[in-house]
Order: sequence, then structure tokens, then C-alpha cells
Amino acid sequence: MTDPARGTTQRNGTTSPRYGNRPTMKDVAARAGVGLKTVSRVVNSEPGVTPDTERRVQEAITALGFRRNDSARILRKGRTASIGLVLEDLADPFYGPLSRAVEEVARDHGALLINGSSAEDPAREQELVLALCARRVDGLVVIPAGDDHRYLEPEISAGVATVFVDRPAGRIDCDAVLSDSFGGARDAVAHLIAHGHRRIGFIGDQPRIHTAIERLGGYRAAMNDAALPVDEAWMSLGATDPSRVLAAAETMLSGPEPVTALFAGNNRVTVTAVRVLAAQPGRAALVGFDDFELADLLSPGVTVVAQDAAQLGRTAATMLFRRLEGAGEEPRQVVLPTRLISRGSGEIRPAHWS
Amino acid sequence: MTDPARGTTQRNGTTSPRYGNRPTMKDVAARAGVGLKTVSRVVNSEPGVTPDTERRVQEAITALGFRRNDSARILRKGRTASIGLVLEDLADPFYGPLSRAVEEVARDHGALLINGSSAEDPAREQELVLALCARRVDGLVVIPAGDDHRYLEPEISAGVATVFVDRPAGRIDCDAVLSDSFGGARDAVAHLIAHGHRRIGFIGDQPRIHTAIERLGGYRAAMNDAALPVDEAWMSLGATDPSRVLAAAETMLSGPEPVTALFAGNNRVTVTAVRVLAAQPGRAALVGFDDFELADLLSPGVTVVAQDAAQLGRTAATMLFRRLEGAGEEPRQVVLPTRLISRGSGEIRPAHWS
DNA sequence: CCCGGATTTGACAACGTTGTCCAGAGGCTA
DNA sequence: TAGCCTCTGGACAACGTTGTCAAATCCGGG
Repeated sequence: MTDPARGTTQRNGTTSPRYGNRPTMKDVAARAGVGLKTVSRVVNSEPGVTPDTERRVQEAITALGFRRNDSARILRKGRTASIGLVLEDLADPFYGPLSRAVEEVARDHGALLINGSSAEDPAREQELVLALCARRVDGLVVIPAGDDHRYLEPEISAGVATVFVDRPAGRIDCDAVLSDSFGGARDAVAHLIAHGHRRIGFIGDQPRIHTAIERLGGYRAAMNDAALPVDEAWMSLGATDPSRVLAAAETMLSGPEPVTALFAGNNRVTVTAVRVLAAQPGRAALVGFDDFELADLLSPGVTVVAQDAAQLGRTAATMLFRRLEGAGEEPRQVVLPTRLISRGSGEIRPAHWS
Repeated sequence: MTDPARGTTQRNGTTSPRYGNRPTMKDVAARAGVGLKTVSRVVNSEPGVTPDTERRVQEAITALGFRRNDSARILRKGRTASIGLVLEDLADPFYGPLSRAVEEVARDHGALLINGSSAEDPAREQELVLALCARRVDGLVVIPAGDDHRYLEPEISAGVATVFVDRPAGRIDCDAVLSDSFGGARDAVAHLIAHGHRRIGFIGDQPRIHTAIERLGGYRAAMNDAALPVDEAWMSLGATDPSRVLAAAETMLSGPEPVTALFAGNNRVTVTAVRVLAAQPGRAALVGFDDFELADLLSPGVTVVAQDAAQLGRTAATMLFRRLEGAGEEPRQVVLPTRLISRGSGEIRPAHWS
């Protein structure tokens, strides 16, 4: 036995398929009584094969249950027709539609999608990205967890098309598709101010994350535009697990001068905030970043700054394939607008996003 | 030029990396002044290399930006360390956690996950599955759209470990992990009957889909157990897009003898039903199959039959890897229980699932 | 009936890696 | 110092496919 990783018995010259030892073009060729290359031609629908020969080959393929081994094909051709998507957590309702949109664009280009969750851990992000590069994916869509992506430089200059989404790349110059976090946050807080709120709290993601900082900036800008003071105690950045958010919200909502409104920095924070406020007697107002299902059916409805996750994914994937098709332009940054969907009580209820 | 698919210029004997023409172990070996196999040994941390030699190789690897080509490795070793997951729609909140759970188990086994959405189209399911087989994934987790999977027979007997989830395979004998749709549905409807309802409507997925039939069966069983008559007009199976569900619900809720309660066959139906009922003056009761975020904060809270999507995925992936590790047992079918979470007004509100 | 050109076919190398196996260097014992 | 053993390193084939190129075959026209 020459290779213990393969089937139970070594090849013995017959063409019968064996468990774990799939038939190859060579087997098909032998069975059809033709040359190896002729099988390849039939499999790839290349011209120059007589109908009679083709029939014989097709019969052999069916009889043996042959299926082309794409690993070998990929090795030979140099393109894998697959792209990688690294995001934070596939289970998060924000990333599902994004992922699906990327997949749809990939499909239009005949590519498969390899998916990985970084769990917001920079080391795991890097590990995943490099594993994908070793697989020689043609391109990468990355929602970064870390803030230093110099490790990607050799890959990119070796031709791996790369687009960052939701957050820009750190310390390298690279394509990116972002939402207007700053503008969206400013709109959200301005909305609260317009409704008479003066003491407004912001609960956001960890300060390591770009969008968290941008949204905090938008919050500050809106308060500043309205000449309102900002108390340090009104701003809380950190993990988005329910316990942390709950604690932060309760602190802001208690004390001698509690906030009268909360601005939640992303969908997970918003959901926890909804729960906290539902349990409070004198309900504070709430605006959340990211829309979510049934937000309009809660009472009161939750006003949100909506970003179109699917559009983010679609745009990124489209940029990626354009780059793969050869355009060697400078890296671009695309910023998509957000949309304030007002659902405060007494206001009209617009249709749910999408 | 021997191969136009590769870089802009043919290899010329130097070892410098070139755009689209990555360095190989051969290049590293030349630069480090060692043999090819020695580089392989260093890359794979195999024993039998002196520290000095190893250092020289490592330097060459770094200098050239070498990264092992896993396509070649896969071809040689016969295992891809990747599994495929074919589901209906990654954007559906039911599949996100499931997918994540599969990924997590795969990760524990050092495997990557290739993801594809069938869009509930049997042809697309087959196309995806076969594309994954051509990539020689080690295993497949399939949420089937079609009902005839004989096309998978050659693949399975060639060693592709396959587990079906949520719905059983059609016309082949194969591992499957299911939720107790029948029992869950019966519990749901029994719950409504216990609360005094006599005319109960069921809106479910297309009759082609196994779970839809099972849940309809559970509905019938519960009605039958209570000796209640069932009107044909109370049962509607079909696509789960909002317009169809809306029409079905409105028909059931109108007329001389409207239903007083609805049982929704899955999460998408439930969401639409919530909207319909919210717009109705005399609110009918609602129980839904599948739990959803914030179901408890709607008023009234929505009682659901919860299935643990993550647990489905985890179980399936675990079975898959066990099979890969060699156990050649008979195909097994695992049925996971569902859990009725009662949230009707006036009742206690248990914590949200998970 | 034979020649020229077009068409069909197959032998062979290459893609980049890993498994096998052998050669050479170095150390130890007798 | 011969003989043996261990350790390190490298040559080579193989994985299954596709691109190149040349050989074989066929056809019609002169």
C-alpha cells in the first residue's frame, strides 16, 4: 500500500469503483476505450468529439458514477471559483441577510461561498482569513474584528481580491463598504432632541470597533449641535451581552438625574434595551441603530436607524468580482446612507424596511 | 507561455514572487538552499529537521510570503477538511443559529464550512449538493428542498458522510435529525383547545415540505383527540410569503363562522399572522411554530412551539463527524423534542428560549 | 487512386503538495 | 579504526486534472 490515507486496498488495475476510492477520468477512459483527454473533453463539453465517442464516454461516466474532482481542476487552473466571507456571527440577524446577499452575487459569478465566524476575536479572524487564503479563495469579504490587517498584505499583492464591510481595514489600504454610522447616529439623536429630550444616554459596542466610535461621534455631534451638555455617565461602550447592557441602562435610568431617552448602538443592544424599558414604569424613549423584525409592532414602536445589510453585502461582493475581473484601480471606500424610520407613538407607522 | 490562466509572464527560473504567481515550496527550497521535502517538513512541523535548517527555511518563507497551497495538499491527501451545508435561506432567522452551530462543530474538527442556499428549489439544491461533492467535501449537512435524493447515492457510497436536517431524505436511507413537528403541533393546538377555542385555523408551508405535512397531522390529531370537527377552509398550505399568508388568514377570520384562533406553521407565517391580528379589532388567539426574538414583548405575548435550531445543527454536525471517523453503522434518525412556551395574556412569562 | 486539409484523438507534461525510500554524515562501541 | 546505528536531507513518484502538440483518421477533389 503506497498511501494509507486512501481506500482499504491499493488500486489493482480494475476500473470498478471502490468505497473511498472514487473513479477518475483514467478509469472512465479505460472503460470507454478512449484516451484520457477525450474524457476531459466530454466532461467539459469541449468541441471536437464525435457523437458516437461522446455517447460511449457518457455511458462509462454513468456506469462508474464518475464525478470530476474539482480539487485537481483547481490545482491545474489556478482559480478556485470560491470566495470567503468572514464575519462576526452568522447567528446574528444582521449578518444573515448580508451573507445571503454575498452568496447570491457569488452564485451569479459561478462561485461558492465559504463562511466563517470570527466571534469578534481578532486572532480567530486572522486564523480564518489565512486558512481561506491557503485554500486559494479568489477573493475575501471581511467584516473585521481586529484593527491591524497588515498580515493580509502578501495575500492581497498575490492577487486575493479583498473587500472590507461594515468596518474599514486597519493599517492597510483596501476596498471597503460602510454604512454612514456617524450620520445615522447623529440623525437618531437629533430625532430624540427634536422630541424634547435633553438627557440622552448612548450604549454602544466595544470601543475597539470602528462603528462604535463613529456612532459615539454622531451622538456627540448631535448633542453639540443642539448645545446640550453631555455627561460622561451617559455614554457606555462595551460588550453587547445582555448583562452588560442591562447594567449600563439601569445605571443611566436611575439616580437623581436619569436620562429620558436611550440611543442603542446596534441591534443586540436595542433588543436588551427594549426589555429593560418594558420593565420600567416611567418609560424612557428609545432609538436603535439597525432595524429589526416586528419593531413596529411593539408598543410603543421602536424608532430605528436602518441600514440595509443585504445592500452592504451585495455592494461588497460586486466590488470584489469587478476587481477580480481585472480592474486594477485604487482601493475605494463606499459609504451607504442610513435611513431613520420613525415609529414613536402617535406618529405614522411606515412599512417595515424591505 | 504554457498556461494563459496564470500570471502575466511565464516562470523564468528566479524565485522572486510575482503578482498572481505565488511562491511555491520549490521557490522556498531554492532560496533556503535545501530540498523540497525539507520545506514540507518545516511547514508541517514534522520532526527530523535541525534548528539551523529550520531557521533558514522559516526565513525564506517569510521573505517570499509563502503560504501553502491547500488545493495541492487536498489533492494529495484526499481529505478536504471541509463540509458543506445546504439550507433554504441563510437570511432566515431560523437558519442563522443552525448554520453557526454546524460551523462551530466543524471548527472543533478543524474543518471549514461551505454554505449554500437552495431557495427552496429542488433543482438548485441538487446543483449545489453536486457542486460540493465535486469539491470533495468530506461531508454534507442538508436541509432538503426536494423529495428525491437518489442522486446522492453514488456520492454517499463513495464516502461522503451525509446528514439531513429538519426534513428527512427522500427515497434514500440516510441519517437525519428532525424536530418533533407532529408532537409540537399537537401540543400547540391542544393548548388552544384547552383555552376554550373550538374553531382553529392552520396556516402552513407548502405541502411538498415534510414538516408542513407533519404539523398538519399534529393539528388534525389534536382536533380529533378533542372530538372537534375540522373544516377544510381552516387549513391552508402554501408559500410562506406575506401576501399568501395574509390572504389565507383573512379568509379564515371572516365569514359567518370565523376561526377564533390561528396556528402558524413556521416563523415566517407567525410574523405575518402577528401583523394581521394586530390590525384586527377582535383579536383572535395565535400560537406559532418556532420561537422568535421579542415574542414575549408583544402584547399579547405570542405562545410558540420552540425548536432549538442550534441544537439541530450541533446534533447533525456531530453525527456527521462521528460517521467520518469511521463508524459504519446503519443510518439513524434522531428526533428532538419541541417545547411549548406559553405567553398568553394573564399567564406567567417565562424567559426567552436560550 | 492519391493528395491536401480539416477533424478527431491521444501521449505527455505540468499544477504544488506529500509519502516513500535511500544516501550521506556523524557518533558510538568494540 | 572498522563496523554499526541514528539522524538529517533530498530525489522521485503520485494525487486527478487540463493545455499543448503531434499523430491518426476521414473526406472530397483532382
